[in-house]
Amino acid sequence: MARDVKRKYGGIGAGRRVSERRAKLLAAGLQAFGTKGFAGSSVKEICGLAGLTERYFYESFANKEDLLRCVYHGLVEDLVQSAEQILKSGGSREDPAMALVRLFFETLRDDPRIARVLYFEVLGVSPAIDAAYREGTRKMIQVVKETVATAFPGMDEQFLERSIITTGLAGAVNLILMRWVLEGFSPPLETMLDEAALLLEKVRRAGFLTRIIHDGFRD
Amino acid sequence: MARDVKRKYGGIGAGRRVSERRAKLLAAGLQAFGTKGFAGSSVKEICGLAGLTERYFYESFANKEDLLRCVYHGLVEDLVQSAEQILKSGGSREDPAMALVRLFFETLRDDPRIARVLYFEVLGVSPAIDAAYREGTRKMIQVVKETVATAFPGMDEQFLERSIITTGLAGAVNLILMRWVLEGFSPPLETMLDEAALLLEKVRRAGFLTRIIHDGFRD
DNA sequence: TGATTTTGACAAGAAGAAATGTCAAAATCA
DNA sequence: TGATTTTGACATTTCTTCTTGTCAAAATCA
Repeated sequence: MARDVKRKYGGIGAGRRVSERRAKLLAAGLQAFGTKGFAGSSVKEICGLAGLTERYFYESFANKEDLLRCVYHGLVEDLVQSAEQILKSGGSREDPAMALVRLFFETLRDDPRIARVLYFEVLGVSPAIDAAYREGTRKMIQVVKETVATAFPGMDEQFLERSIITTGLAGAVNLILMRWVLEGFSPPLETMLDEAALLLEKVRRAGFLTRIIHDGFRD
Repeated sequence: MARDVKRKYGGIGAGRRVSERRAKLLAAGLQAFGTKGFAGSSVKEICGLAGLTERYFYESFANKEDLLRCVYHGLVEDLVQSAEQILKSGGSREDPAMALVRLFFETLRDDPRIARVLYFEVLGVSPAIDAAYREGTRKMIQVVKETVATAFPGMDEQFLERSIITTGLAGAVNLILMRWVLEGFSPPLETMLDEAALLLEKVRRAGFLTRIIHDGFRD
Protein backbone atom coordinates (compact mmCIF):
# COMPACT_ATOMS: atom_id res chain seq x y z
CA MET A 1 0.00 0.00 0.00
CA ALA A 2 1.04 3.58 -0.56
CA ARG A 3 3.43 2.50 -3.25
CA ASP A 4 3.28 5.77 -5.10
CA VAL A 5 4.71 7.91 -2.36
CA LYS A 6 6.98 10.48 -3.93
CA ARG A 7 10.58 10.03 -3.01
CA LYS A 8 12.65 13.09 -3.68
CA TYR A 9 15.38 13.31 -1.14
CA GLY A 10 17.58 15.67 -2.96
CA GLY A 11 15.18 18.53 -3.41
CA ILE A 12 14.12 18.37 0.19
CA GLY A 13 16.62 18.33 2.98
CA ALA A 14 17.00 15.29 5.15
CA GLY A 15 15.76 17.00 8.28
CA ARG A 16 12.68 18.19 6.54
CA ARG A 17 11.88 14.77 5.19
CA VAL A 18 12.12 13.35 8.66
CA SER A 19 9.73 15.91 10.03
CA GLU A 20 7.32 15.31 7.20
CA ARG A 21 7.30 11.64 8.06
CA ARG A 22 6.80 12.56 11.66
CA ALA A 23 3.81 14.69 10.73
CA LYS A 24 2.35 11.83 8.73
CA LEU A 25 2.75 9.52 11.68
CA LEU A 26 1.10 12.02 13.96
CA ALA A 27 -1.87 12.27 11.63
CA ALA A 28 -2.03 8.50 11.37
CA GLY A 29 -1.85 8.25 15.14
CA LEU A 30 -4.80 10.59 15.54
CA GLN A 31 -6.73 8.54 13.02
CA ALA A 32 -5.88 5.21 14.66
CA PHE A 33 -6.21 6.23 18.31
CA GLY A 34 -9.25 8.32 17.54
CA THR A 35 -11.15 5.52 15.86
CA LYS A 36 -9.83 2.20 17.15
CA GLY A 37 -8.40 3.38 20.41
CA PHE A 38 -4.90 3.15 21.78
CA ALA A 39 -5.05 -0.49 22.79
CA GLY A 40 -6.75 -1.42 19.55
CA SER A 41 -4.14 0.14 17.32
CA SER A 42 -0.87 -1.53 16.45
CA VAL A 43 2.27 0.20 15.31
CA LYS A 44 2.09 -1.66 12.04
CA GLU A 45 -1.42 -0.39 11.44
CA ILE A 46 -0.43 3.17 12.18
CA CYS A 47 2.50 2.90 9.82
CA GLY A 48 0.17 1.57 7.15
CA LEU A 49 -2.11 4.57 7.60
CA ALA A 50 0.88 6.86 7.33
CA GLY A 51 2.11 5.12 4.21
CA LEU A 52 5.37 4.38 5.96
CA THR A 53 7.04 1.36 7.44
CA GLU A 54 7.98 0.55 10.98
CA ARG A 55 11.51 1.66 10.54
CA TYR A 56 10.37 5.24 10.21
CA PHE A 57 8.15 4.95 13.19
CA TYR A 58 11.06 4.37 15.50
CA GLU A 59 12.92 7.11 13.73
CA SER A 60 10.60 9.70 15.27
CA PHE A 61 9.01 8.03 18.27
CA ALA A 62 10.31 5.84 21.02
CA ASN A 63 7.21 3.67 21.00
CA LYS A 64 3.48 3.65 20.59
CA GLU A 65 2.94 5.35 23.90
CA ASP A 66 5.29 8.13 22.91
CA LEU A 67 3.23 8.72 19.80
CA LEU A 68 0.07 8.99 21.85
CA ARG A 69 1.73 11.50 24.11
CA CYS A 70 2.77 13.62 21.13
CA VAL A 71 -0.62 13.39 19.46
CA TYR A 72 -2.31 14.45 22.66
CA HIS A 73 0.13 17.24 23.22
CA GLY A 74 -0.47 18.56 19.72
CA LEU A 75 -4.23 18.55 20.16
CA VAL A 76 -4.05 20.43 23.42
CA GLU A 77 -1.58 22.86 21.95
CA ASP A 78 -3.84 23.59 18.98
CA LEU A 79 -6.88 24.07 21.14
CA VAL A 80 -5.13 26.31 23.61
CA GLN A 81 -3.67 28.36 20.81
CA SER A 82 -7.05 28.85 19.16
CA ALA A 83 -8.47 29.80 22.51
CA GLU A 84 -5.77 32.31 23.23
CA GLN A 85 -6.30 33.85 19.84
CA ILE A 86 -10.00 34.26 20.51
CA LEU A 87 -9.32 35.76 23.90
CA LYS A 88 -6.65 38.15 22.73
CA SER A 89 -8.28 39.41 19.58
CA GLY A 90 -11.44 40.62 21.25
CA GLY A 91 -12.49 41.68 17.77
CA SER A 92 -15.19 39.09 17.38
CA ARG A 93 -18.67 40.40 17.93
CA GLU A 94 -19.47 37.34 19.98
CA ASP A 95 -19.07 37.20 23.71
CA PRO A 96 -15.58 35.76 24.27
CA ALA A 97 -16.84 33.19 26.73
CA MET A 98 -19.40 31.96 24.24
CA ALA A 99 -16.86 32.04 21.46
CA LEU A 100 -14.71 29.74 23.55
CA VAL A 101 -17.56 27.39 24.26
CA ARG A 102 -18.39 27.33 20.58
CA LEU A 103 -14.78 26.61 19.70
CA PHE A 104 -14.71 23.54 21.90
CA PHE A 105 -18.05 22.19 20.85
CA GLU A 106 -17.41 22.71 17.17
CA THR A 107 -13.92 21.31 17.26
CA LEU A 108 -15.03 18.10 18.89
CA ARG A 109 -18.11 17.67 16.78
CA ASP A 110 -16.27 18.28 13.55
CA ASP A 111 -13.58 15.77 14.43
CA PRO A 112 -14.73 13.18 16.93
CA ARG A 113 -11.30 11.59 16.77
CA ILE A 114 -10.04 14.58 18.70
CA ALA A 115 -12.71 14.05 21.31
CA ARG A 116 -11.81 10.42 21.71
CA VAL A 117 -8.12 11.02 22.14
CA LEU A 118 -8.60 14.05 24.34
CA TYR A 119 -11.14 12.57 26.70
CA PHE A 120 -10.94 8.81 26.57
CA GLU A 121 -7.76 7.37 25.19
CA VAL A 122 -5.33 9.40 27.19
CA LEU A 123 -6.29 8.09 30.59
CA GLY A 124 -4.92 5.09 32.39
CA VAL A 125 -2.30 4.20 29.84
CA SER A 126 0.92 4.86 31.71
CA PRO A 127 2.47 7.24 34.21
CA ALA A 128 4.10 9.21 31.39
CA ILE A 129 0.78 9.69 29.67
CA ASP A 130 -0.86 10.55 32.95
CA ALA A 131 1.69 13.29 33.40
CA ALA A 132 0.91 14.63 29.93
CA TYR A 133 -2.78 14.58 30.74
CA ARG A 134 -2.13 16.41 33.94
CA GLU A 135 -0.25 19.10 32.07
CA GLY A 136 -2.94 19.31 29.41
CA THR A 137 -5.63 19.72 32.02
CA ARG A 138 -3.60 22.42 33.70
CA LYS A 139 -3.47 24.33 30.44
CA MET A 140 -7.18 23.97 29.90
CA ILE A 141 -7.87 25.23 33.37
CA GLN A 142 -5.62 28.17 32.65
CA VAL A 143 -7.71 28.97 29.60
CA VAL A 144 -10.86 28.81 31.67
CA LYS A 145 -9.29 31.16 34.18
CA GLU A 146 -8.43 33.69 31.50
CA THR A 147 -11.88 33.36 30.04
CA VAL A 148 -13.54 34.08 33.36
CA ALA A 149 -11.21 37.00 33.91
CA THR A 150 -12.23 38.36 30.51
CA ALA A 151 -15.93 37.68 30.89
CA PHE A 152 -16.09 39.10 34.39
CA PRO A 153 -13.82 42.13 34.48
CA GLY A 154 -12.84 43.24 37.92
CA MET A 155 -12.55 39.67 39.06
CA ASP A 156 -9.85 39.10 41.62
CA GLU A 157 -7.27 37.05 39.74
CA GLN A 158 -5.62 35.91 42.91
CA PHE A 159 -8.88 34.46 44.00
CA LEU A 160 -9.31 32.63 40.73
CA GLU A 161 -5.83 31.29 41.07
CA ARG A 162 -6.37 29.87 44.49
CA SER A 163 -9.92 28.65 44.40
CA ILE A 164 -11.23 25.43 43.00
CA ILE A 165 -13.79 27.38 41.00
CA THR A 166 -11.84 27.31 37.78
CA THR A 167 -11.07 23.63 38.10
CA GLY A 168 -14.74 23.06 38.73
CA LEU A 169 -15.72 25.11 35.71
CA ALA A 170 -13.28 23.26 33.51
CA GLY A 171 -14.64 20.00 34.84
CA ALA A 172 -18.17 21.08 34.11
CA VAL A 173 -17.32 21.84 30.50
CA ASN A 174 -15.38 18.63 30.40
CA LEU A 175 -18.15 16.29 31.46
CA ILE A 176 -20.77 18.09 29.44
CA LEU A 177 -18.60 17.60 26.38
CA MET A 178 -17.87 13.99 27.22
CA ARG A 179 -21.50 13.18 27.55
CA TRP A 180 -22.28 15.03 24.38
CA VAL A 181 -19.70 12.97 22.56
CA LEU A 182 -20.99 9.73 24.05
CA GLU A 183 -24.53 10.64 23.12
CA GLY A 184 -23.44 11.03 19.55
CA PHE A 185 -23.57 14.84 19.53
CA SER A 186 -27.18 15.02 20.48
CA PRO A 187 -28.84 17.41 21.08
CA PRO A 188 -27.41 19.37 18.16
CA LEU A 189 -24.77 22.01 18.56
CA GLU A 190 -27.10 24.97 18.41
CA THR A 191 -29.23 23.64 21.23
CA MET A 192 -26.20 23.13 23.41
CA LEU A 193 -24.91 26.58 22.65
CA ASP A 194 -28.28 28.15 23.32
CA GLU A 195 -28.46 26.51 26.68
CA ALA A 196 -24.92 27.51 27.52
CA ALA A 197 -25.61 31.09 26.50
CA LEU A 198 -28.80 31.21 28.53
CA LEU A 199 -26.99 29.84 31.53
CA LEU A 200 -24.16 32.32 31.17
CA GLU A 201 -26.62 35.16 30.82
CA LYS A 202 -28.41 34.14 33.97
CA VAL A 203 -25.17 33.81 35.84
CA ARG A 204 -24.38 37.34 34.84
CA ARG A 205 -27.79 38.65 35.76
CA ALA A 206 -27.64 36.93 39.12
CA GLY A 207 -24.29 38.61 39.60
CA PHE A 208 -23.15 35.29 40.90
CA LEU A 209 -19.41 35.45 40.59
CA THR A 210 -19.03 39.09 41.42
CA ARG A 211 -21.28 38.68 44.43
CA ILE A 212 -19.24 35.77 45.63
CA ILE A 213 -16.09 37.76 45.35
CA HIS A 214 -17.21 41.10 46.64
CA ASP A 215 -19.33 39.55 49.29
CA GLY A 216 -16.04 38.83 50.97
CA PHE A 217 -15.17 35.30 50.06
CA ARG A 218 -12.47 34.87 52.62
CA ASP A 219 -13.95 36.28 55.78
CA MET B 1 0.98 -19.59 46.63
CA ALA B 2 -2.21 -19.71 48.64
CA ARG B 3 -1.72 -23.37 49.27
CA ASP B 4 -3.56 -23.33 52.55
CA VAL B 5 -6.87 -22.24 51.17
CA LYS B 6 -9.56 -24.15 52.97
CA ARG B 7 -11.40 -26.48 50.72
CA LYS B 8 -14.70 -27.61 52.17
CA TYR B 9 -17.13 -28.12 49.39
CA GLY B 10 -19.59 -30.16 51.27
CA GLY B 11 -20.35 -27.73 54.02
CA ILE B 12 -20.80 -24.89 51.59
CA GLY B 13 -23.03 -25.25 48.57
CA ALA B 14 -21.57 -25.22 45.11
CA GLY B 15 -23.24 -22.00 44.10
CA ARG B 16 -21.96 -20.24 47.14
CA ARG B 17 -18.42 -21.39 46.56
CA VAL B 18 -18.59 -20.05 43.05
CA SER B 19 -19.78 -16.67 44.23
CA GLU B 20 -17.08 -16.57 46.89
CA ARG B 21 -14.50 -17.15 44.20
CA ARG B 22 -16.13 -14.46 42.16
CA ALA B 23 -15.89 -12.06 45.05
CA LYS B 24 -12.21 -12.88 45.48
CA LEU B 25 -11.61 -12.19 41.82
CA LEU B 26 -13.45 -8.91 42.04
CA ALA B 27 -11.28 -7.85 44.95
CA ALA B 28 -8.17 -8.96 43.12
CA GLY B 29 -9.36 -7.05 40.06
CA LEU B 30 -9.72 -3.86 42.06
CA GLN B 31 -6.25 -4.38 43.47
CA ALA B 32 -4.67 -5.07 40.10
CA PHE B 33 -6.50 -2.48 38.02
CA GLY B 34 -6.25 0.06 40.80
CA THR B 35 -2.49 -0.22 41.17
CA LYS B 36 -1.05 -1.48 37.90
CA GLY B 37 -3.82 -0.41 35.60
CA PHE B 38 -5.97 -2.41 33.23
CA ALA B 39 -3.39 -2.76 30.49
CA GLY B 40 -0.69 -3.57 33.00
CA SER B 41 -2.55 -6.38 34.66
CA SER B 42 -2.73 -9.88 33.26
CA VAL B 43 -5.36 -12.45 34.03
CA LYS B 44 -2.72 -14.70 35.51
CA GLU B 45 -1.61 -11.97 37.88
CA ILE B 46 -5.16 -11.29 38.98
CA CYS B 47 -5.71 -14.96 39.63
CA GLY B 48 -2.54 -15.03 41.69
CA LEU B 49 -3.82 -12.16 43.80
CA ALA B 50 -7.10 -13.94 44.26
CA GLY B 51 -5.35 -17.15 45.24
CA LEU B 52 -7.11 -18.92 42.41
CA THR B 53 -6.13 -20.29 39.05
CA GLU B 54 -7.17 -19.26 35.60
CA ARG B 55 -9.76 -21.95 35.36
CA TYR B 56 -11.85 -20.18 37.95
CA PHE B 57 -11.44 -16.87 36.30
CA TYR B 58 -13.30 -18.00 33.24
CA GLU B 59 -15.85 -19.64 35.48
CA SER B 60 -17.13 -16.23 36.53
CA PHE B 61 -15.97 -13.78 33.87
CA ALA B 62 -15.88 -13.88 30.11
CA ASN B 63 -12.53 -12.10 29.98
CA LYS B 64 -10.42 -9.41 31.58
CA GLU B 65 -12.57 -6.66 30.19
CA ASP B 66 -15.64 -8.26 31.67
CA LEU B 67 -13.97 -8.24 35.07
CA LEU B 68 -13.18 -4.54 34.75
CA ARG B 69 -16.78 -3.85 33.87
CA CYS B 70 -17.97 -5.72 36.95
CA VAL B 71 -15.44 -4.09 39.24
CA TYR B 72 -16.43 -0.67 37.99
CA HIS B 73 -20.10 -1.45 38.30
CA GLY B 74 -19.61 -2.57 41.87
CA LEU B 75 -17.75 0.58 42.82
CA VAL B 76 -20.41 2.83 41.34
CA GLU B 77 -23.12 0.80 42.97
CA ASP B 78 -21.50 1.08 46.39
CA LEU B 79 -20.96 4.80 46.06
CA VAL B 80 -24.46 5.47 44.86
CA GLN B 81 -25.91 3.36 47.63
CA SER B 82 -23.91 5.19 50.29
CA ALA B 83 -25.01 8.46 48.77
CA GLU B 84 -28.66 7.49 48.72
CA GLN B 85 -28.43 6.45 52.33
CA ILE B 86 -26.99 9.80 53.31
CA LEU B 87 -29.65 11.62 51.34
CA LYS B 88 -32.56 9.57 52.65
CA SER B 89 -31.63 9.45 56.30
CA GLY B 90 -31.42 13.17 56.81
CA GLY B 91 -30.48 12.34 60.38
CA SER B 92 -26.91 13.49 60.12
CA ARG B 93 -26.28 16.87 61.63
CA GLU B 94 -24.15 17.76 58.63
CA ASP B 95 -25.50 19.49 55.59
CA PRO B 96 -26.43 16.67 53.20
CA ALA B 97 -24.58 18.28 50.32
CA MET B 98 -21.42 18.51 52.36
CA ALA B 99 -21.92 15.00 53.67
CA LEU B 100 -22.00 13.84 50.07
CA VAL B 101 -18.89 15.78 49.19
CA ARG B 102 -17.16 14.32 52.21
CA LEU B 103 -18.24 10.83 51.25
CA PHE B 104 -16.64 11.13 47.84
CA PHE B 105 -13.43 12.73 48.99
CA GLU B 106 -12.95 10.32 51.86
CA THR B 107 -13.75 7.27 49.84
CA LEU B 108 -11.22 8.11 47.18
CA ARG B 109 -8.54 9.18 49.57
CA ASP B 110 -8.92 6.14 51.76
CA ASP B 111 -8.70 3.81 48.78
CA PRO B 112 -6.91 5.36 45.82
CA ARG B 113 -7.46 2.15 43.89
CA ILE B 114 -11.09 3.12 43.69
CA ALA B 115 -10.12 6.50 42.32
CA ARG B 116 -7.92 5.00 39.68
CA VAL B 117 -10.50 2.54 38.43
CA LEU B 118 -13.35 5.01 38.65
CA TYR B 119 -11.63 7.87 36.88
CA PHE B 120 -8.78 6.56 34.80
CA GLU B 121 -8.88 2.91 33.98
CA VAL B 122 -12.41 2.75 32.77
CA LEU B 123 -12.00 5.03 29.80
CA GLY B 124 -11.01 4.10 26.30
CA VAL B 125 -10.89 0.38 26.83
CA SER B 126 -13.74 -0.87 24.69
CA PRO B 127 -17.24 0.01 23.60
CA ALA B 128 -18.69 -2.26 26.26
CA ILE B 129 -16.73 -0.51 28.98
CA ASP B 130 -17.63 2.85 27.53
CA ALA B 131 -21.26 1.90 27.85
CA ALA B 132 -20.72 0.94 31.48
CA TYR B 133 -19.00 4.25 32.10
CA ARG B 134 -21.85 6.09 30.49
CA GLU B 135 -24.30 4.34 32.77
CA GLY B 136 -22.13 5.00 35.80
CA THR B 137 -21.91 8.67 34.98
CA ARG B 138 -25.65 8.81 34.52
CA LYS B 139 -26.12 7.45 38.01
CA MET B 140 -23.66 9.92 39.47
CA ILE B 141 -25.45 12.77 37.78
CA GLN B 142 -28.70 11.46 39.22
CA VAL B 143 -27.17 11.59 42.69
CA VAL B 144 -26.07 15.16 42.08
CA LYS B 145 -29.55 16.02 40.98
CA GLU B 146 -31.07 14.58 44.12
CA THR B 147 -28.50 16.36 46.22
CA VAL B 148 -29.27 19.71 44.68
CA ALA B 149 -32.99 19.06 45.09
CA THR B 150 -32.35 18.33 48.78
CA ALA B 151 -29.98 21.20 49.37
CA PHE B 152 -32.17 23.72 47.59
CA PRO B 153 -35.76 22.91 48.43
CA GLY B 154 -38.29 24.39 46.13
CA MET B 155 -36.08 23.75 43.17
CA ASP B 156 -37.93 22.91 40.02
CA GLU B 157 -37.08 19.26 39.43
CA GLN B 158 -38.14 19.43 35.84
CA PHE B 159 -35.65 22.15 35.30
CA LEU B 160 -32.90 20.11 36.88
CA GLU B 161 -33.83 17.21 34.70
CA ARG B 162 -33.61 19.17 31.51
CA SER B 163 -30.74 21.53 32.08
CA ILE B 164 -27.07 20.82 31.76
CA ILE B 165 -26.53 22.25 35.22
CA THR B 166 -26.43 18.90 36.96
CA THR B 167 -24.11 17.42 34.39
CA GLY B 168 -21.90 20.44 34.84
CA LEU B 169 -21.95 20.10 38.59
CA ALA B 170 -21.09 16.43 38.41
CA GLY B 171 -18.29 17.30 36.03
CA ALA B 172 -17.00 19.93 38.39
CA VAL B 173 -16.82 17.47 41.25
CA ASN B 174 -15.34 14.97 38.86
CA LEU B 175 -12.40 17.04 37.69
CA ILE B 176 -11.71 18.46 41.10
CA LEU B 177 -11.46 14.92 42.42
CA MET B 178 -9.33 13.78 39.50
CA ARG B 179 -6.86 16.55 40.04
CA TRP B 180 -6.83 15.92 43.72
CA VAL B 181 -5.99 12.29 43.08
CA LEU B 182 -3.30 13.18 40.57
CA GLU B 183 -1.79 15.68 42.98
CA GLY B 184 -1.45 12.95 45.54
CA PHE B 185 -4.35 14.15 47.71
CA SER B 186 -2.87 17.53 48.30
CA PRO B 187 -4.05 19.86 49.73
CA PRO B 188 -5.35 17.69 52.57
CA LEU B 189 -8.94 16.62 52.88
CA GLU B 190 -9.93 19.21 55.43
CA THR B 191 -8.72 22.06 53.26
CA MET B 192 -10.68 20.77 50.30
CA LEU B 193 -13.78 20.33 52.41
CA ASP B 194 -13.43 23.79 53.89
CA GLU B 195 -13.19 25.33 50.48
CA ALA B 196 -16.15 23.36 49.23
CA ALA B 197 -18.19 24.36 52.26
CA LEU B 198 -17.27 27.99 51.84
CA LEU B 199 -18.19 27.86 48.18
CA LEU B 200 -21.49 26.20 48.91
CA GLU B 201 -22.26 28.73 51.58
CA LYS B 202 -21.56 31.58 49.22
CA VAL B 203 -23.69 30.02 46.54
CA ARG B 204 -26.50 29.89 49.03
CA ARG B 205 -25.99 33.44 50.21
CA ALA B 206 -25.87 34.70 46.67
CA GLY B 207 -29.13 32.89 46.12
CA PHE B 208 -27.61 31.73 42.90
CA LEU B 209 -29.63 28.71 41.95
CA THR B 210 -32.94 29.95 43.27
CA ARG B 211 -32.41 33.26 41.52
CA ILE B 212 -31.67 31.52 38.32
CA ILE B 213 -34.80 29.49 38.58
CA HIS B 214 -37.24 32.07 39.85
CA ASP B 215 -35.82 34.74 37.66
CA GLY B 216 -37.60 32.92 34.88
CA PHE B 217 -35.01 30.74 33.28
CA ARG B 218 -36.96 30.01 30.18
CA ASP B 219 -38.38 33.28 29.06
C1' DT C 1 -12.21 -47.48 53.13
C1' DG C 2 -13.04 -46.68 48.38
C1' DA C 3 -15.27 -43.79 44.91
C1' DT C 4 -16.21 -39.19 43.43
C1' DT C 5 -15.95 -34.39 43.11
C1' DT C 6 -13.33 -30.39 43.50
C1' DT C 7 -9.31 -28.16 43.21
C1' DG C 8 -4.55 -26.43 42.01
C1' DA C 9 -0.54 -26.66 39.12
C1' DC C 10 0.85 -26.32 34.91
C1' DA C 11 1.24 -27.43 29.85
C1' DA C 12 0.39 -25.71 25.59
C1' DG C 13 -1.76 -23.88 21.60
C1' DA C 14 -2.99 -19.84 19.20
C1' DA C 15 -2.48 -15.31 18.40
C1' DG C 16 -0.60 -10.97 18.09
C1' DA C 17 2.54 -7.38 18.75
C1' DA C 18 6.88 -4.74 19.69
C1' DA C 19 11.07 -3.70 18.05
C1' DT C 20 15.15 -4.69 15.31
C1' DG C 21 17.48 -6.31 11.29
C1' DT C 22 18.27 -7.52 6.38
C1' DC C 23 18.37 -6.55 1.65
C1' DA C 24 17.28 -5.35 -2.87
C1' DA C 25 14.99 -1.88 -5.63
C1' DA C 26 14.28 2.93 -6.54
C1' DA C 27 15.79 7.51 -6.61
C1' DT C 28 19.33 10.68 -6.70
C1' DC C 29 23.83 12.60 -7.31
C1' DA C 30 28.35 13.36 -9.58
C1' DT D 1 26.45 5.87 -16.58
C1' DG D 2 27.89 4.19 -12.22
C1' DA D 3 28.06 4.90 -7.25
C1' DT D 4 25.50 6.15 -3.23
C1' DT D 5 21.76 7.15 -0.40
C1' DT D 6 17.17 6.44 0.74
C1' DT D 7 13.41 3.80 0.94
C1' DG D 8 9.94 -0.08 1.27
C1' DA D 9 8.98 -4.82 2.03
C1' DC D 10 9.46 -8.23 4.88
C1' DA D 11 11.80 -11.57 7.99
C1' DT D 12 12.87 -12.36 12.52
C1' DT D 13 13.32 -12.47 17.18
C1' DT D 14 11.54 -12.13 21.38
C1' DC D 15 7.80 -11.50 24.11
C1' DT D 16 3.47 -11.58 26.17
C1' DT D 17 -1.11 -12.81 26.75
C1' DC D 18 -5.41 -15.14 26.51
C1' DT D 19 -7.67 -19.25 26.79
C1' DT D 20 -8.36 -24.13 26.87
C1' DG D 21 -6.99 -28.52 28.35
C1' DT D 22 -4.83 -32.24 31.13
C1' DC D 23 -4.02 -34.63 35.29
C1' DA D 24 -2.93 -35.93 39.74
C1' DA D 25 -3.59 -34.67 44.54
C1' DA D 26 -6.67 -33.24 48.11
C1' DA D 27 -11.06 -33.16 50.16
C1' DT D 28 -15.35 -35.06 50.70
C1' DC D 29 -19.08 -38.32 50.56
C1' DA D 30 -21.35 -42.89 51.10
